Amino acid sequence: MATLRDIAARVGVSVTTVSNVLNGRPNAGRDIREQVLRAAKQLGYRPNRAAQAMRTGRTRAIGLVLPDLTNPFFPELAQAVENTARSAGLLVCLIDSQGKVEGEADGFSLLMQHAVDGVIWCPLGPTAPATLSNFSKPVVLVDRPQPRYDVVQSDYAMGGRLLAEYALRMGHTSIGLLSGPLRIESARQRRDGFVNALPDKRRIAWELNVGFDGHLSCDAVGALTRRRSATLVVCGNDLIAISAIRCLAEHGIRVPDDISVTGFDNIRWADLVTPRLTTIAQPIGAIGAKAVELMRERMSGEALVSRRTIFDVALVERDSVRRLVPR
Amino acid sequence: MATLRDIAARVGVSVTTVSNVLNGRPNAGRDIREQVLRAAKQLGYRPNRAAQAMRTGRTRAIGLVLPDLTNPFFPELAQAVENTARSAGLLVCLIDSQGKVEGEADGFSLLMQHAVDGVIWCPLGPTAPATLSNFSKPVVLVDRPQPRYDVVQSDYAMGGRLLAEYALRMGHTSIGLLSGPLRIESARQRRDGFVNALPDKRRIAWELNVGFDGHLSCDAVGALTRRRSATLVVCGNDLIAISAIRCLAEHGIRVPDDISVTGFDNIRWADLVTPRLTTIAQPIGAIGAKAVELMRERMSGEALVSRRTIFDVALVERDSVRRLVPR
DNA sequence: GCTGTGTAGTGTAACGTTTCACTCGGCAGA
DNA sequence: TCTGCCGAGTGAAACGTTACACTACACAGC
Repeated sequence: MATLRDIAARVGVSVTTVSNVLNGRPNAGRDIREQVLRAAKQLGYRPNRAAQAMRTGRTRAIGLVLPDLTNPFFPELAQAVENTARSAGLLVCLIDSQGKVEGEADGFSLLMQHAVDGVIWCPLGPTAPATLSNFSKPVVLVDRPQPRYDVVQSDYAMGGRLLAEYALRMGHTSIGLLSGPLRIESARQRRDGFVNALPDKRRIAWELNVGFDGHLSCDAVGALTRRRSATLVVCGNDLIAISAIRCLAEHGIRVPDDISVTGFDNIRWADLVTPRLTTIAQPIGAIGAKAVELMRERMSGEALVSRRTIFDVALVERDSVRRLVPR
Repeated sequence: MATLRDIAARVGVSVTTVSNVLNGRPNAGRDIREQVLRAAKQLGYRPNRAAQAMRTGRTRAIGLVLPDLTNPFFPELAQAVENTARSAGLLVCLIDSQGKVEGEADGFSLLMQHAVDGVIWCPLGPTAPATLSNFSKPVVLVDRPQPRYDVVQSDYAMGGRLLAEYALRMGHTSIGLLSGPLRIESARQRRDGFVNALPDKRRIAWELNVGFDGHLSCDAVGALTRRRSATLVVCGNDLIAISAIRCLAEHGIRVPDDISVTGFDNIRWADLVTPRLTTIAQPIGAIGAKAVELMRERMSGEALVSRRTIFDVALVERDSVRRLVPR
């Protein structure tokens, strides 16, 4: 790998001058500047990040700490984050905690050792790992707000409301809820947004809290739908919805003929499964890009107060909800 | 952050001695050793990776270059790689090229700048980016073999054979092929494995090559299945299979009643969609873990010749294939 | 008493970059 | 002509770590 010294030697100037030119500082004449640039290109010069990091304390790498890549929301997010970061010259270091708090702590510890410039983080739960207390770099939260941090998320209350209005419009008056884990803020917002937009809370026939990972007990779901009279099951995310449809099929209950189902997230699969899933679309790509943008601002020391960016969501009507009343 | 110098000052020895102790080198007495260790713990010492990297040229970080996180095979792989790497103290730096060769090249360039110790790579195509030619660190390939590199993959020929035997057993004698991109070795192995295990090649009614990303033209698929007489469509991976099922549904063709479909990979969704997908399971987690293992051997300079690790695959029989002959 | 060997520990030079303080002309203004 | 300033460029130190060559001493063998 070519170094500043190599370039300096070739052009016949000092290392300092080369550094100045390459960093766009003004103190260099026209022709020297050009010679340096040319030599750098010829030699295929790439700054040695380790050396830069040692000198400046910044690495131009960020951490991305996620709970579970197996939930398709996160790969889409990771893809957006990585691509946006890369086009800003930032390297993304991935941690997948697999839903385990120790994993999250380990991950942060590893990221600290490598002195990443910041972390984009979708926290497992409301309590930050102890490791984080002595992590002095910027943190941007995604999807799951916590006090004192920047956060990027979708307007989940709006999503819930959209779903409630739609349910009513389609004539569903008795509703089952397959909510996500309510200790997670974003699950609660979705659920409350829906429930609060209902004119009458008694329309909730039953509610079951399950994990966002979509591992649910088919027996429980089957029993619930059979015993109580819901005509629509509103699920905390698409993964839960798709799993639920599968469970129902095993009990001989067809969607949407026998019961309707809605999802949340509009992951790619929502459009691929049968029946195609009616769900709430959130702009996952935009969320990832925005998170990187906020991170970059923090990294350059611009931001002072914690900011909250909330994206609008939209209803995507497909085939998993049956109309019970004439239009 | 505490440095070696801080520890040295506190204990009253030289920086070299502290370094020696912390790196487990033998030249230090019992008591000094203990004092140093104690001081390191008290001060919360963490080695500065940047400084280490600059001195030793190794970073204890590896790259993971993937074509498309949107294909669920890759998140599962990434999860396994990250977790295995982390438990070996290795940080994983992610690149998602989104199927673009320039993205792959950019990614490698970024990884080189950051001087990762090696790259686990699922290449986009048979030609390595030019960037790679001056990348001197170890590379371990996943899923897609190329000459001169270590590779970890599944026995795709076996998978194809298993599928062919199963198809015959179930009485399917006219078969449509929705193969992946044949310029990719792993797609070709799957396809050839299947075709070669067929007693009579004329049983192939039609063949269409599509992307592994499952974006396919429903018109083309519909036309093909309608016009020619296949009773079973063998797909290059689960994503293609699930998309195909969706396309067929849009044309009013039901699976498995009207036509049967098989996938390949056994991603999590294979079990969740309706009908549940009959497919070939490959041990994605084991593949990721093995890739990291090979990488670690290479990093410590053990391996000399390029090695190929091939995992067995298994048929997973579910609901997407109809039996046409009595048992 | 001398040599050889082993243990415990030190000093210093790197690695590649950035930063600070500096020099050296030339030129404008008084 | 002198002063001061500006543009163009330089030298050296520092970041935290490791590797190498070295010292100092003790002790065994002859």
